[in-house]
Amino acid sequence: MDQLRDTLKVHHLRTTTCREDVLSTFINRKNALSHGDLEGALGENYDRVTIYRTLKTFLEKGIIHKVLDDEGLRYALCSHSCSEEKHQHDHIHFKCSACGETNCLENLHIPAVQLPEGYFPEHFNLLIQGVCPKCN
Amino acid sequence: MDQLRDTLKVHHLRTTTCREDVLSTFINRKNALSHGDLEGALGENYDRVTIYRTLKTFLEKGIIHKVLDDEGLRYALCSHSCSEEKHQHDHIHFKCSACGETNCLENLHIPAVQLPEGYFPEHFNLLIQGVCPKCN
DNA sequence: AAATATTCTGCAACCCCGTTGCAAGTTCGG
DNA sequence: CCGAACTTGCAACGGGGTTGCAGAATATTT
Repeated sequence: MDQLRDTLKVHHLRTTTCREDVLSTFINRKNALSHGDLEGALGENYDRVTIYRTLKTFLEKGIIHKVLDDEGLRYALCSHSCSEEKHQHDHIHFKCSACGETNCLENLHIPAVQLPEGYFPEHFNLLIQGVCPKCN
Repeated sequence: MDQLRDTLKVHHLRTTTCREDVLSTFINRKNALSHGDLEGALGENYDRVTIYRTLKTFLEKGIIHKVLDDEGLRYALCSHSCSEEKHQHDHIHFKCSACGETNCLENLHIPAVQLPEGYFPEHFNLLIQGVCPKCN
C-alpha cells in the first residue's frame, strides 16, 4: 500500500485510488496489459477516460513503457524506474500465440546491430512471437 | 503493368484496378504504408472498406507483411514473395522520428537470440527508431 | 459470344479505440 | 481549514477497423 504511494510520490504524482489500483494491477499480473485489460479489471470503478489518462501519465513519468504488438498497444512496468527525461529499455518482449500473454524478458537484451552509414538509432523494440513455457 | 497482373495471378487473385493501384502504390513509394496512407493516395477512387479488404487479402497471400509501429500498424511489400503458408521475415525495420517514414532494411537481419528453456520462437519483429540518413 | 459461377466492390451500419472540453470533485500545502 | 492546483466523470467527437448484403465485375465454360 505504502509502496504504491511512494512510487507515485517519487514521480511527483498525487495519490488517487485510480492510480493506486492501476499500479497494483500491473504489479499483481506480471504481464503486459492493454487498456482493455485494465478496463476489464477496473472498469466498474473508473471511467474509461480516466484509465486512458492514467496510462498516459504513467508513460510520461516513466512508470510504464509501451510494448508493441501486431494487434494493439500494451504497457508494462519499467523495472528500473525510468525518469520523465529518459526511458531506457533494451529488453526483449515475448508474445505467446497460444495464451496470448506478452511478457518482458528483462534479462535478455536486444543484441547490438550494425546499421549502415547515416542511421542514428535511439529506441529499440524487439517482439518475438511463439510459444511460451507454460503452453507447450 | 503486366508485372502487376502477374504478381496477382501468381497469388491466385483476380486482377482488379483497386488491387493494381494498391500494389503499384507500394512499389512506387518504397516505405511502409498505413491504411491511412493508401486512403490518402487512392481514397477518391475506392471505398475505405475495399482498401481494408485488399490489405487483408495481400497479407494472407503473402504479398505484404505487417510492420510494427508505436502508433499504428503499417504494411510493406515482402521482398522474396512469401506464400500463403509461410511468411518469412527476419529483417530490421527503421522508423525515422523526423520524417516519420518507416523502411525495411532488407539487408540487415535480426541477430540470433538465445531464449531461456521452454520458449519456442516463431516470428521476429525488430523496430529501431531514430534518425534516418535523409534527415540529419 | 453468351451464360454461368465465382469473386470483388460499395454502401450502410456498427463497435472499439483514443482524445478533448468542461464542470464538479479531490488532493495537498500553507 | 482554505485556496490553488490538479484529477475525475461526463458528453461528445473523430478515426480505425469489421460485417452483411445487394449489385457489379471477373473468369470460365460451352
